[in-house]
Amino acid sequence: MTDSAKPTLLIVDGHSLAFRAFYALPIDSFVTRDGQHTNAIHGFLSMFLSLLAKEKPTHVAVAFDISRYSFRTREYPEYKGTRGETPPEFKGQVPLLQEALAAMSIPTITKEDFEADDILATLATRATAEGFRVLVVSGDRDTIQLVTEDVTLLYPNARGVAELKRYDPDAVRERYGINPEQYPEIAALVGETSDNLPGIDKVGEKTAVKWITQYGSLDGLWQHIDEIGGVVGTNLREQRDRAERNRRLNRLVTDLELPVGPHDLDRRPMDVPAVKQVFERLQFRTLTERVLKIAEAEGADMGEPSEAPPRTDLPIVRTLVDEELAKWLESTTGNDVAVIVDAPHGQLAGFGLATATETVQVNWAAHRPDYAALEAWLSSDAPKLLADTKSATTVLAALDISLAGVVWDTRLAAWLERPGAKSYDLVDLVHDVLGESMPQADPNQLVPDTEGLSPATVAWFVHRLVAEQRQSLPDTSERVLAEIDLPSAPVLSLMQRTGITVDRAALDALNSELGETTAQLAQQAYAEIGREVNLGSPKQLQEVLFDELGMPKTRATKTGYSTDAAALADLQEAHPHPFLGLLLQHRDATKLRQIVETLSAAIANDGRIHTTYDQTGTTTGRISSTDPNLQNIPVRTEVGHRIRAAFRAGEGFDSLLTADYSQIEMRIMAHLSGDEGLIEAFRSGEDLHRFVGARIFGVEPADVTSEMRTKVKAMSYGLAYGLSAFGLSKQLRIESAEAKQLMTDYFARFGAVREYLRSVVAQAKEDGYTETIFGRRRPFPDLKSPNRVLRENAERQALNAPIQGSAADIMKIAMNGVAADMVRDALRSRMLLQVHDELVFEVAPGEREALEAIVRTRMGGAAELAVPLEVQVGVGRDWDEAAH
DNA sequence: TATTTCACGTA
DNA sequence: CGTACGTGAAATAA
Repeated sequence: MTDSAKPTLLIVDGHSLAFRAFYALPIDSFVTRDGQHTNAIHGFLSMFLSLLAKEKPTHVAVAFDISRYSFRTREYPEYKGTRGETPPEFKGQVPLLQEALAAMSIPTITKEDFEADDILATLATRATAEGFRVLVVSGDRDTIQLVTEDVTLLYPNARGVAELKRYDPDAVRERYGINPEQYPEIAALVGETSDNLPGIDKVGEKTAVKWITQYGSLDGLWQHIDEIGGVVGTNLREQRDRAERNRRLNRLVTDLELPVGPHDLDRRPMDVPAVKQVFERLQFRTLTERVLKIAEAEGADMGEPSEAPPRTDLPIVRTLVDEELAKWLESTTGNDVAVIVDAPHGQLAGFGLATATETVQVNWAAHRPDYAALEAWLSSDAPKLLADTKSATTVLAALDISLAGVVWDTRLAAWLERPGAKSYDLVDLVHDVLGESMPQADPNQLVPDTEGLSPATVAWFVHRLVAEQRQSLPDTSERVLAEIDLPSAPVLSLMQRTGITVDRAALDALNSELGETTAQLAQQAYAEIGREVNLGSPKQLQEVLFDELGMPKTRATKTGYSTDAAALADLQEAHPHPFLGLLLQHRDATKLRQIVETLSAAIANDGRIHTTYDQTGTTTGRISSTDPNLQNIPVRTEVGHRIRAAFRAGEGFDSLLTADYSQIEMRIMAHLSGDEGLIEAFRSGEDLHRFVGARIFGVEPADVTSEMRTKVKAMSYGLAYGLSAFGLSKQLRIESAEAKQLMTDYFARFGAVREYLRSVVAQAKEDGYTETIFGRRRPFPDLKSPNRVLRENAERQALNAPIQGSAADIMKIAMNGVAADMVRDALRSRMLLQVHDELVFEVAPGEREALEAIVRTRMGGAAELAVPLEVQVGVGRDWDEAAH
């Protein structure tokens, strides 16, 4: 009998899976109108329906524990004793889940004095004997022992119940290095924290596997117990009873008396009216559609042909080539086409294309002659919907194919709608927005047996997702998408591909210098305290500072007391000790050394560093930079300058040109607040802090001392962050009374600024979001939180968001303009880096003036504010020299 | 081995 | 008791 001809029994540990779902899904997102939590039910049923659809079991059952007490707790009262109270939000969900299952005609099985896993074990054993193929779904590792050629375990991974890892005997061997039936012996030796079963001390998985492999079994091990050497050997002999007890407890019972046998569990038609009634009560929408679809497919009596669920059948994919493809592309004229650029490991493998009604697959065979029509279409204005424009652009650029006409990007749209969300990957968006799951071919085989969807089908999801996003995205965000973020994608892609030349030799020299410095500083520091410690370990430092040197306690952290630079500086004042200074210097040198090493390692074969810009990585609208982060290269210190000096103009280029906005955030504040004083400050052309200082301290600008200027500067910068008098006093190390006075004087002269900051928060509280000058929104649910810490954090974030966000918008608009002009004038110079308010360019021979003119025009003209946007430009052979 | 915490670099 | 990020080492969980 082949496997496919065998009946398939699906048995689920209901409690453990519902519990996993409870912790995997946000509790607040699944509540009915009358306050019933449903996240565990939703997660469980979603998983369960997928299994029904995918595995098509002929027989099904769900087992539940009756209580937390069983024969195991009688033998060992501490069993599972570490588990806390069941959360009340979970408790009420189990009966409802059982109701839903009953309506679906799914038998639920319980057995007094036993756990659900024992029921699973019994049914699996009997079913195997009766010729079934068995799928066991459980979140308890002990069920690994059930795995055989006929019994497969589906085990939820860390990410919850949406993905189940499939354990057949080979998968168990691969993961644990032992056969399934040996697993409980390993577990007995190692112990199981979650069940409160301690194992043999010092014995982990490695050791246990080694022993069991060597001696074949626990019994084999006991026969050779005296041959085991070392501490573990002693432990083993002394704690043998623990392992034997664990083994007794983790052996699942396979011969329970149950009211039903495998053959009684055959799938019965669902009770559709009951299903509708229960699901309605739970207020599930997409799940209702899914369950009814399955019910219908299984031939349940559907009753009245009620409102037809939306058609979500996967479309038929056509694979097109040459003429046919060209014709099809022609036929889409005027319609949006979703485009998936399928490029596993960065290598183009094909395209998926979809309109509202058709899906087309194009396979990319390297060097195949005729993709001309496709390439022409890609670079045309024909409207396209993408899931990740920047990545697609990057992949295609490697093959000299350009991408144009992009009118929507699901990732960017989702980010604009919900900045700060965990993921904007297509799979997650389809799940969150469409409420559907998109099977994906996972290289880690987290969802084995599922062929990934074809790119064409994925494109079809993109098309439908865009339709949904167009409904929900506010007009203002749609404008930001079209006018700022979509056009930025190709610009950033080009910057990533271009990279920046970095002098490896210079970095390596710096590295060894810093290496010597750190070694010397470490030795001196050790000498001061009379022993060697790991200076990079906050924990060890705490011992030295607070226990051995008896220093006063600093700011508390989650795990002890702070040893950060500010805390150490405070300590130095209160309790001077040479160790502190040496430690600070050592910190500094190691940090810089780490940066230098990271950068050096990031230099590619072309001698350049290619960062990756993340367009959706921030909540405010800024872009971020990773692998490596080139937006936090040191600059303030001497060594910082030397690091920047290693960033050079590349071969064939004259110099680097940097252009940065001066005080852009303060200018935005002047604009948004309309503060006459601040506006005048910027229009006067006077040094900002000097001007403001003169007003506040009532002196002539020329008489503003550097001390006064420092205070004013800190105050001004702090404003946009929601700085308090307390924070100001701490930063400036002045009395809080003086800080308070400073703020009072400041607002006396620049009152409109305070008024503006207040109004931003008030407006955000009303609207639920803030908006930048260009309409970029950021939601702030916490502004209404009863929790003061949360609320006040949200208030500071809210007053900062329009300022930081508007600056980000302006910079992106400028970049898009500069890039366009550089193309228009066919400059060979290139834009390399963006560091929030600064751009770095590589200047081609003879282009310095032309480039500077473009940069000044586009940056200075990116927005019409009440004050001018001042741009500072510098040129030099390296980044340090170019910074004026 | 994977995740969290701390510290610190930038705007 | 100042916003926005990313990274690496150590600590911790598993």
